[in-house]
Amino acid sequence: MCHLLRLAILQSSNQSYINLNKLELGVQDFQSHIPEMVRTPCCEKTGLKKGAWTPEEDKKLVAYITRYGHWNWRELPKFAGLSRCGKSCRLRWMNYLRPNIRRGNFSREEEEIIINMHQALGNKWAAIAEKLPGRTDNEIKNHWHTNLKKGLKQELSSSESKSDTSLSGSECKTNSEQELELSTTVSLQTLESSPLSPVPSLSDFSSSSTDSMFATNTDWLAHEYTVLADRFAEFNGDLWTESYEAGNSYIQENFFSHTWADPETLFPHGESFCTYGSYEDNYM
DNA sequence: AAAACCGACAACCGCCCCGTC
DNA sequence: AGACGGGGCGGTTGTCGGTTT
Repeated sequence: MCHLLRLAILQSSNQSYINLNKLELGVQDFQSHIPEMVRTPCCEKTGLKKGAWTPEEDKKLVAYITRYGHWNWRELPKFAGLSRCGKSCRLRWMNYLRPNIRRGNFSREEEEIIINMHQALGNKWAAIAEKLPGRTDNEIKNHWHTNLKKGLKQELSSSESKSDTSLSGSECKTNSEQELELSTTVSLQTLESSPLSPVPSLSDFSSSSTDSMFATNTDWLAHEYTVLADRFAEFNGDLWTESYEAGNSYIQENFFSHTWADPETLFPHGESFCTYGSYEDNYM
């Protein structure tokens, strides 16, 4: 019952208000517990943090989305205990925190796909990203501007001054230049279905380091769920108490009983979980 | 050793599309 | 049918670390 109610509220929150008739509940004064029943500007400019995300913020966001999903980006930071714009949370999650994110160097196949697709589509980074599982449009865009575009320019200029064919040895060429020497007739279909080269992921972290990290995160997450419970209780005690307790037990059973680096626990379908830097750097 | 420079990339901003009311 | 808001997208900027002078 409470679970269904919570889901109904979360769905209703997508429209930024609670439809009590649809919920068919006897919570007469429920609205009085919701401080913001009207739409508010997309991003309140006051009091919202900007700039680089801290490991603590990352943990809050991951803990919340792991448990509840991203039902409404604009409302999410409030419930997750983050003083961030919803858009900022979305960006952080989509580009760095969500499962299946691939980090590390681009493979030759990936760069060829980017080059070919950019020739065909232009700056449609999202469309290009669809062809590169695990790569974000932002990462592809950055890689294009910092590596591939430069390489293409040089390739162009070198082809114009074609007399100079001896580029003083291949050791002087950049990666991008070398990539461009490869055949550009790449079968996208083949590449889409082929496994991509491995990249650093959770599995790369040593078990000992992640075990100790888990120990340091336990108290923190417990605290965060206490905060969440307080926030939920502002709406309705019974409703959110059950959610909180369910969440608490869920976390303890499914989160705390394993390390953060246990891929089968966090992402049972084999996804990886990566963020900037390493866990040793950020969460130790 | 320190300042200047440069490259890489994380993050923000603003616009646009689409769904909902 | 039009207004509104959320989310997605692309361009741009800011920051940080490494390299060069």
